[in-house]
Amino acid sequence: MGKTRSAPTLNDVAREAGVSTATVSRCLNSPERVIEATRQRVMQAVESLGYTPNFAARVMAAKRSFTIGAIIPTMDNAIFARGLQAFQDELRERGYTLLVSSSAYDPEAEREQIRTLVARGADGLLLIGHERDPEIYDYLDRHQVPSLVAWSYEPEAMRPSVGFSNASAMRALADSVLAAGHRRIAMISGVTEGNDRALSRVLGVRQALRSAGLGESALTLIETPYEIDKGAEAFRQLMALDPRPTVVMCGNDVLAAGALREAKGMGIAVPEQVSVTGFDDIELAGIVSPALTTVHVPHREMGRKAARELVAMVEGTSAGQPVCISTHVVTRQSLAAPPDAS
Amino acid sequence: MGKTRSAPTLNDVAREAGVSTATVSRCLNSPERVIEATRQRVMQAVESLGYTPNFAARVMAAKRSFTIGAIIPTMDNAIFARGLQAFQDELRERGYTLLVSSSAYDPEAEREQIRTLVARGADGLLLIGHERDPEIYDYLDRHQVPSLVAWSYEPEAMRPSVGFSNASAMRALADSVLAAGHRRIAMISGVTEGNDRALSRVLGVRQALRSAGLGESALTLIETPYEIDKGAEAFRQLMALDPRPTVVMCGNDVLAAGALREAKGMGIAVPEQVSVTGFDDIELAGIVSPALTTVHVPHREMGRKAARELVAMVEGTSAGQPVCISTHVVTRQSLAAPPDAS
DNA sequence: ACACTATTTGTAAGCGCTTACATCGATAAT
DNA sequence: ATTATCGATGTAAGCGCTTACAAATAGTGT
Repeated sequence: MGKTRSAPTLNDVAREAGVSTATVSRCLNSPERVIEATRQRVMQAVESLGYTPNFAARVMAAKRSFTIGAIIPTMDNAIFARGLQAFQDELRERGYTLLVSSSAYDPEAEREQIRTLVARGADGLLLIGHERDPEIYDYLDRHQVPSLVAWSYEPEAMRPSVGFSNASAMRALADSVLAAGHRRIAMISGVTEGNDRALSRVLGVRQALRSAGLGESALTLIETPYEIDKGAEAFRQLMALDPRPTVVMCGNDVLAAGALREAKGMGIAVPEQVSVTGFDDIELAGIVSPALTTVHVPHREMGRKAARELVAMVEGTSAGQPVCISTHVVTRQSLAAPPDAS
Repeated sequence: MGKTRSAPTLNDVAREAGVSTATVSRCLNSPERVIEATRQRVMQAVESLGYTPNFAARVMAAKRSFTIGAIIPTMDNAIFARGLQAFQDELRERGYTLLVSSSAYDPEAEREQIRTLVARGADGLLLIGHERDPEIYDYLDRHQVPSLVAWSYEPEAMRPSVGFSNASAMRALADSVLAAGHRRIAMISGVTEGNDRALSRVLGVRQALRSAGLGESALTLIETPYEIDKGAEAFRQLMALDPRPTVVMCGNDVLAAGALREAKGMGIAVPEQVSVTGFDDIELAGIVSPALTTVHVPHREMGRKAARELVAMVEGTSAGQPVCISTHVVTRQSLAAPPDAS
């Protein structure tokens, strides 16, 4: 309560140091353009006043914010957390700050968040997946904000991407499942509408089945939001089927965790009675029991590479080079041979 | 590539609609102060130009950003995710945007993030826990940025808080442990330095022991960062002790998950040979097996209430009323009686 | 000494928006 | 009819910073 003085400005610092505001600004932004003695005087004034530059003013004047925005579908589980953390670390190393918001898998919310982030002067945007209203891309072009798509890799898409092929990754897993001897396959997929990653994963499974000479009827598909409880519910439905599928492939580890929980609750042994697989290989996958056979996605690597690429785009040193990250199947206990070779 | 025109400004809209910039501004910020006909004309211009207000300019002129900042220790696990999601939802409902950054449990990083957020014009800040350099609070005062502490409740602290008593919560859990018959107790705590929540949890256990007439020697304590692997490692250490503790109380569910994983790896049955408890009741707690006996923290409620309180502080309708959230012990399978009443 | 270049610093024009204040009709009160 | 009142709109002064450009000073070669 004592001191009512408000935050100091560039002007205050300039006065204190006996120089012009331009010099103070230079000390802060390109120190090498100011002579040692002056710089010291200025820095001391900055220190003693506890000066922090006003960001809004800086952005306005410089038309650069050194801020990158990211819109992810959800913060509620760990799927994006790790990759995003790596993304942020890498950005910080390059002098950028990350602004995150989550769209709750709602395209309309995403659109709004994009506008917000652009209005806030984001120099570049990280988006998840390719699929969205083209108008959004127009908007980004008009505002000249470079954007990069992650968690998906489609070299021929409109936007550069840093990610992996969801279809191939899932196909590799499905191949393992088939190799284990399964022929009655169920899949609990995430909602595919507006989600190209989820859709590609379904596609991957279908491709594998087709290559193995199996017909459409070999696959039972349920679509549900990426939530533990939904995974559990879907699993229950699948177990009510006759004949029962011998394996339940889940769209991600969260759904698989739900399936496992439900299996335990129903007294169904995994993998003895039914196998379960996941996708992502988040920490959870190794903790549940049985541990999940899943697709390992190198989230950190993806985050780091995305950061590098996006910064390069923002700084004009790259037009957006698509980067493909490779995934691999991780074999753990939740996948085994089907109960009997019926 | 076709259209090279850059983002439209208020001025462009004003010209298009044939009014002054002031009127356009009013249409956007207090529509009721503009007559219907004019407003429609303006809104149509806004629409046809695809205008989005420049945030930096707005903040600068209005000295309000309708932005709340939050600095959480980590995004890497789900501990803060759920509460933060609720916080964000509630903020959005009130017209505020949330900016999140994570400090990785590093006080220096936190200080920097706070400065960043303030410089960005955050109208208010959400901080986790009370303990930090008083200079930071000075800084916030000087910049007149209200701040609220969450995940902790200390009515007599310097700052208002919305949270729960970590000590009482943990004490209640310890009482359950004692009631189950345990007398050789181990605790895997998070790092207590600079983390009042972790410290309070240890205190809670100690209080319970003292009340039960047990001496200091009844408790073995290990401190380690909140990571699954660290929890596993600490558990291994504890199991090497002779005599072995009959229960391992963990500072949070993440550590407990690590302990469970290690127990399985070591072939130690939980809870038959050793009991394990957690704290937080995140989703994970119900998924691991055996499911964790833990302290349920109503994260969503806390997030929502924190948002309401902080907005009230920002808008001057509250000076910061401490709010206490109540927690309760959730009994699941990981806690049972000790192997034998030695 | 001189003109010339390089280096350091100052001057001042915005950046796009909000808002106090002024202005202008129109309606109400006398 | 005259004046006070009020609502709608315009005018213009910043908000705190960056940066092109100008000015001043110091160093260089002849």
